[in-house]
Amino acid sequence: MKTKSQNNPPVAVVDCNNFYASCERVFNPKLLGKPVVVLSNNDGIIVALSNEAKAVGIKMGDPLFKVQDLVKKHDVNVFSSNYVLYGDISHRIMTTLEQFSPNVEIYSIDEAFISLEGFKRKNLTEYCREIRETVKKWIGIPVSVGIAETKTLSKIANRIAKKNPKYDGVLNIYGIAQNEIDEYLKITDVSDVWGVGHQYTKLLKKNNINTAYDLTKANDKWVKNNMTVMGLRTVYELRGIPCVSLESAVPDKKAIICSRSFGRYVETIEEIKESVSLFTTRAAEKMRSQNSACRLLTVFLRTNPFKKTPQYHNGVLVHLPVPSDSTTEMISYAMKGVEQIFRKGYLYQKVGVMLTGFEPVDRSQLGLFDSEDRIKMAKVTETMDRLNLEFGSRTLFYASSGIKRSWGTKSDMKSPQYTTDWENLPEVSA
DNA sequence: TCTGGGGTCCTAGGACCC
DNA sequence: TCTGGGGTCCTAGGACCC
Repeated sequence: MKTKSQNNPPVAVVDCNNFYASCERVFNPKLLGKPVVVLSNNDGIIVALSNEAKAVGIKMGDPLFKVQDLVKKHDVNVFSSNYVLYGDISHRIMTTLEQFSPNVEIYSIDEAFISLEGFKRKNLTEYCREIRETVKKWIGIPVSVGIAETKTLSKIANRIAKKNPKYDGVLNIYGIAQNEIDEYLKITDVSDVWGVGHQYTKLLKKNNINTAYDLTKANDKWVKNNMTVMGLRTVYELRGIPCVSLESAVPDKKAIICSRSFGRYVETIEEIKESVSLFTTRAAEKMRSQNSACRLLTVFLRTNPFKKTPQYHNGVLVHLPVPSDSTTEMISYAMKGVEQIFRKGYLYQKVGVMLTGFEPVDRSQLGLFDSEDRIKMAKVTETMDRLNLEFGSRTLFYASSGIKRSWGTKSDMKSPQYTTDWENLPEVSA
């Protein structure tokens, strides 16, 4: 049985408020105080909203077409997602955080855990206020900070700091009395605990576990049986026992996926092949950037499960005879995969490629064990990667990926790439 | 007309081996 | 009559995260 120790170092989670919506505002101050929403790929669902948009009743995950009335009525500003912009702003924020702690874990595009080992409780709050103000001043993005003894508790503090204006964006529950922590846990619904999703919420509520506090009192054995060791870890963390450590080194990916919904339905194998070829190219680029080669490639496709038209979904796992990082070679296997699973007569909505079974690439060995051909392929690939990096990802591409790509993703309301494209530098008015 | 994309971890169960 | 048991590897599926 694990017990709580006295001196866990404080951990803070810094989380950007309504990140994508806030990014759109950075270069467009007219949007301040106005409702803003940002759409997923293909302009499908809402993935980020400003507080004003939440206030008129729009929710995360709503399909755009279902909230069109609200959008019109309240004059909501709608944007297609602009990942290049968000990624660049994210990078600036993370760099800023690294000036405040030597130990930063970039957890997602809009969130980081930072270790504040060595700080006294009293100074922690002030320090985190300074972080918050610096990010706002330098980058223009509002963030909230939660500080606690474990990551899971820091997420709870963060959430309360964000929701309740009286905390002004920073809540520090590190080192306070247990009965005070309990008060915060009692006002946190169990569904808002990090690690508790839809399914577990249903199960927990059925068993009369309604708040984060209730969950700390749950029976360990029951939790492990019903929620695996992951669930048990969450319970310990809520009790103040750290089980999830801070990981500042970025681990290599164990899987790389590239998949997309089409901008319209696709019926022909030729167009499916074009898209799979393009997605294989993208996935292979990502894989090479971490110097991996893969043994396994999965191709999958599916119709639209929301439609009443005939449904079909399938995937195939292709084993490569030799681990490969060559786009040319991977495309040829992916095409064989498509031929295996494609069926005529369906309206396809989405396809994707997943790479797994990674091994480190060691080019020096290529010549020893493999044909001359492979070395040549590697050179072509390297050249393409370099040119595409330098001149943009569409400089050189495989003809098999299609040229017109009329099946491509919809993105009709995209903001300019203010920070990464000279053509789009914002104008300064005198 | 219109419902995202990219990841992680854990577990059960089958195949295979001795 | 009676059909082991333990270990490992792999995969599919289900849960979660943002």
